[in-house]
Amino acid sequence: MKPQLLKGTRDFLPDHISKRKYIFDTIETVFRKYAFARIETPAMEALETLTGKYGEEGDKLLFKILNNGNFLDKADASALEAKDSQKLALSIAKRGLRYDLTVPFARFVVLHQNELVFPFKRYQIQPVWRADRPQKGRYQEFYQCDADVVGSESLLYEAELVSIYHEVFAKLGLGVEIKINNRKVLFGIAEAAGITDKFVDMTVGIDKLDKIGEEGVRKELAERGIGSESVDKIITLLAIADYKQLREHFAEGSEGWKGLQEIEQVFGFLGDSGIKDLKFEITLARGLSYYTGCIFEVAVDKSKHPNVVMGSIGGGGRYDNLTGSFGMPGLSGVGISFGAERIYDVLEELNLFPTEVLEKPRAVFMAFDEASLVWAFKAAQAVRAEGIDVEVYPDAGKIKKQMKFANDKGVQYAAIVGDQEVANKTVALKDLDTGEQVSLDLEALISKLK
RNA sequence: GUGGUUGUAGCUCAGUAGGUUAGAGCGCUAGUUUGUGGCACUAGAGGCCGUCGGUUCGAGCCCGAUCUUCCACCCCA
Repeated sequence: MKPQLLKGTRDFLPDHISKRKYIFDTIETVFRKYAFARIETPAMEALETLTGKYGEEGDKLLFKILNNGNFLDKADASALEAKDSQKLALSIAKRGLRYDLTVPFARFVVLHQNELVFPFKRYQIQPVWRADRPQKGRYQEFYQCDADVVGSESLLYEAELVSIYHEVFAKLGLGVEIKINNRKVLFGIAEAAGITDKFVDMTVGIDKLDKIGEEGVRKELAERGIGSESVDKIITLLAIADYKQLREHFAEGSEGWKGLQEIEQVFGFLGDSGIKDLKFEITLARGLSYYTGCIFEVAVDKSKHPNVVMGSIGGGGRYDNLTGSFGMPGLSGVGISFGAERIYDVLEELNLFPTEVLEKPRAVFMAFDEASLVWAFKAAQAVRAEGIDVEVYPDAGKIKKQMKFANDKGVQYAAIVGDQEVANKTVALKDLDTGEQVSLDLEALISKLK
């Protein structure tokens, strides 16, 4: 049997884990600062819980878990006969791996509604799975870091979430653009163009503006059956970068007008808070069909990091009725998600990880002979008792080999023990960076390594 | 899911028109140095050339399938 990694999955080596931990810790610290509480949910959910929440495309990307036992016994015979995989799946798989953290959270809220205090703020850092075709920055198993609030329609939360995005990326030293739009504004555009029936087609089309340009969008919209007059109207409205100007094109009290009100309120809360990376982006649409109000997306700021090629590294928005399908209508929520893997890839590419994130033991203890090894272990235990991380090389003997071990592991100090050290109850501490070596008793050793 | 691309030593990659024992750099092991890593020098180990099948006297090289990588579309973190 040849060892293999499944498509779109990765192993994490110790250094990789240290760097990921740095990202997770940074995000978590900010989440907690805004009073979000951590929860966890199972990797698998009832397939029923997951299907139909992410649109048709999303359903195709769900990993399904084959039922245990003699599943063929209960399989849909006609679907099997007709080779209808889609239909057959329902009868042989009742569970699936979660596709994101938001839908399981909605299920969680409904299930535990009597134990929660609303508005409920939770964060969750767990892996999700998608049967997507892998690419750079796109995996089949990846971690999401989500913060959501349910049980309030206040736009204060939109402002908080924007602040969280801002603070996390500032801490990570990564220049980003936080884009904000509102589904109601998009609906207003559809209304103004008289194509509310083609709302979804319109959003998919205009989302590509910066990628395929105005002509490309015109073509795309036409192909989706939107008349040329409507297309002209849409293009005209998209050209208005300032949301305050855009309001003149919407009737007072209309959906689009309300959407602009909401955006204005979010900017109002943030005021002079110094968040310069928030930008109204009228073409931002986002695919997930459950969003109803403000929507967010975070991308690497190309003006600060021109060579980075990476899709969005975060996204989110407001959903007015997520829990509705679980029998709890009228509960509004808003949330954001960080794409930890993509953030990792970008930080790595830009060399933005501080060197101290790599967690190394302070010293490796090594001995020339068996008797010295006993003293080396004893000394190491004394140092460990002070809360200092150290390693003891397990075999006495060739110091060259042991030094190389310490060097390869990236450890700064070698604590060497031989006859003389045992006799004097000292260790010879060598700094592998500078090459300097001193003889220290335990007390001096501890204060040096602390 | 559609189209394309990639796979040779632990890693990064050469491999000329199909022709004997498949190469390099880095890394690894040992020694030069029996109380000292990094640097240098010397020697050595390590490859069913992604997998399965086909064409051929003969395949790393040609053909097919499959898996994987990356790219575009779709969608997305």
